[in-house]
Amino acid sequence: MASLSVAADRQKNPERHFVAESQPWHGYAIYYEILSHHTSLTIRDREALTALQEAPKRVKKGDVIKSHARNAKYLLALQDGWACSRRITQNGHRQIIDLYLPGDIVGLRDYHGGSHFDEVAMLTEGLIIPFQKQKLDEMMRKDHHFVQGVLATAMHQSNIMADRLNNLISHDATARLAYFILELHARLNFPHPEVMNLTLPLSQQVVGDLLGMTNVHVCRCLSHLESKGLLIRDKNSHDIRILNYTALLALAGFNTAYAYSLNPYGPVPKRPQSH
Amino acid sequence: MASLSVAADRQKNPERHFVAESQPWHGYAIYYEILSHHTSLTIRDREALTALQEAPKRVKKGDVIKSHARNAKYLLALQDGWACSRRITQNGHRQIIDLYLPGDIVGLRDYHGGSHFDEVAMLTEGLIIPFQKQKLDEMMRKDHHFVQGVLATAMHQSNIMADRLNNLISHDATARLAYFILELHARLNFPHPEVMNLTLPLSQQVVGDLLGMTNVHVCRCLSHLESKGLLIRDKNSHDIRILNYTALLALAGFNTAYAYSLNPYGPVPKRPQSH
DNA sequence: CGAACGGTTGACAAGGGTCAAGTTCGGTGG
DNA sequence: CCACCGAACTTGACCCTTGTCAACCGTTCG
Repeated sequence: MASLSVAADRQKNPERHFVAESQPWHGYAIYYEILSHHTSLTIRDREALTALQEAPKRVKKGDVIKSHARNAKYLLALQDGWACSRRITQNGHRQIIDLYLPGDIVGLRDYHGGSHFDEVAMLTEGLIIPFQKQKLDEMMRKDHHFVQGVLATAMHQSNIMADRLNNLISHDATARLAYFILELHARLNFPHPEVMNLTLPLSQQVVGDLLGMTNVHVCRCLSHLESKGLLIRDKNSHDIRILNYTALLALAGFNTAYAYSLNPYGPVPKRPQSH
Repeated sequence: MASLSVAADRQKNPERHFVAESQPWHGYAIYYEILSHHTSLTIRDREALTALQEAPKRVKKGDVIKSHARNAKYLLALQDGWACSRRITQNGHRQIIDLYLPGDIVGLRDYHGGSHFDEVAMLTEGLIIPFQKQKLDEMMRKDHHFVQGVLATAMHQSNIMADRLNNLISHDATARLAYFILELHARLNFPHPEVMNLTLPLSQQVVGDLLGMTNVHVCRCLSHLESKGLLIRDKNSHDIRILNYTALLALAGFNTAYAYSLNPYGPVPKRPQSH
């Protein structure tokens, strides 16, 4: 407990990282971590990025932060909180497509038109930092360096989605759930994968939507994982502690964990162990 | 039959579009269609792109055209034939992740490192045109215009994947299959969605891998769709003719068909009808 | 205190996997 | 030309995983 990472602390105490809504934002932005995952950021790069940011907005659970009508010309950096992009099917059901965690950049997928019918909604309360797409474009035009960063970040999201697809197609419900937990663990605790706790502020209904199963079955599978001694849930706090990482990896076939912590530019994070 | 599109003709008679292997390539490249889907290509743009192309290679069914060891520094434009990217799981099974059709650009997802453990293999014979990533990088550096094109193309692939994910999560087997057929129809017959034929040169085993179901069940679902009068299979030729487009749309919940034929820069294609 | 929400559990049914046998078709060799 | 073979497709019987429906419990909040 004493060695909680910054990311884990942010995850547990988001309010500590909030700032007043109306002030200009010059603080430390978490998405730097993700960006510097893919390209080396100099001090000047960070200054340039910071100059792009508009005033951060505090948002509530359930708020729609992006749609064809809302923030269409903006990218959003998710400083705190969880969000999802979803699509309304013809029968009115909302299908969740994608999940955004603190540090993720929202809106890359419809950067140039396309997918006008997705909307992004907050799953928890949080804080978002808007960017004008146009200004980022100008910045990319001036400095090719950022093109690399943006492309790599977009491709990284794409790879995560490919992983998820792979997971959904080829495993049964329990393995899907295990995989999901491991993915979140890797993303949330980056760059400190040795931390074995994570907070999962989602209802089992939402988890089910993400994994293509019912809330009832999510419950059954969670109980199953717990009864096998792979993890422990802290009831009522949404906390999960992984007890047997390797067994969970084996069950899930999560052989791409490395992808989430691979960082050619930053300090190499310690990892529990692997193959 | 008389009004077959260029794309449909290419699909039926790939050999007609082949060129001798060792000659330099200055012909008409099909990926222009896809790129011009996302950004306007001037004559000069096309010339610049053509200059990047290296000698095309004819490849056989089953050939691995890209892996961590093969063509790692190249992007490949798929001029003819179908390919898939797949991942080897710990039990040795090959899980298919993604499908590439004529005109697609292979390798964007691992443009900057990442996903070293995917490989791309041909599902049919075909023709590929290699590009050096590095040269495309230089081109993007010189002309920001191409950055837009590449980003948009990458995001388009990402959106298709999101669609597939959505499909897999939220529908039963029959609907998944219907959706898959409609996706292929839209991509193959672009920009002529009024053509109701498509060729599907895949075994039911491969289709099953893509959709997360067994070959046996693929067979059952296909029969089911046929018995409901939604489509007809031409036995032994892998041809499918869609008989009732709207009913198929309704069954599949394929409400994003527009995304595949939306072309802000080119001529607007006629579409059958929608919602 | 009661309503609302999310989680848990059980009984039952259905969708889809598994296994196995049979069929069709294209290729190969005598 | 025919016999044989393998690959892919088809079909049926059976069973397991997961969805459905419902009741029940615990917490939170007005």
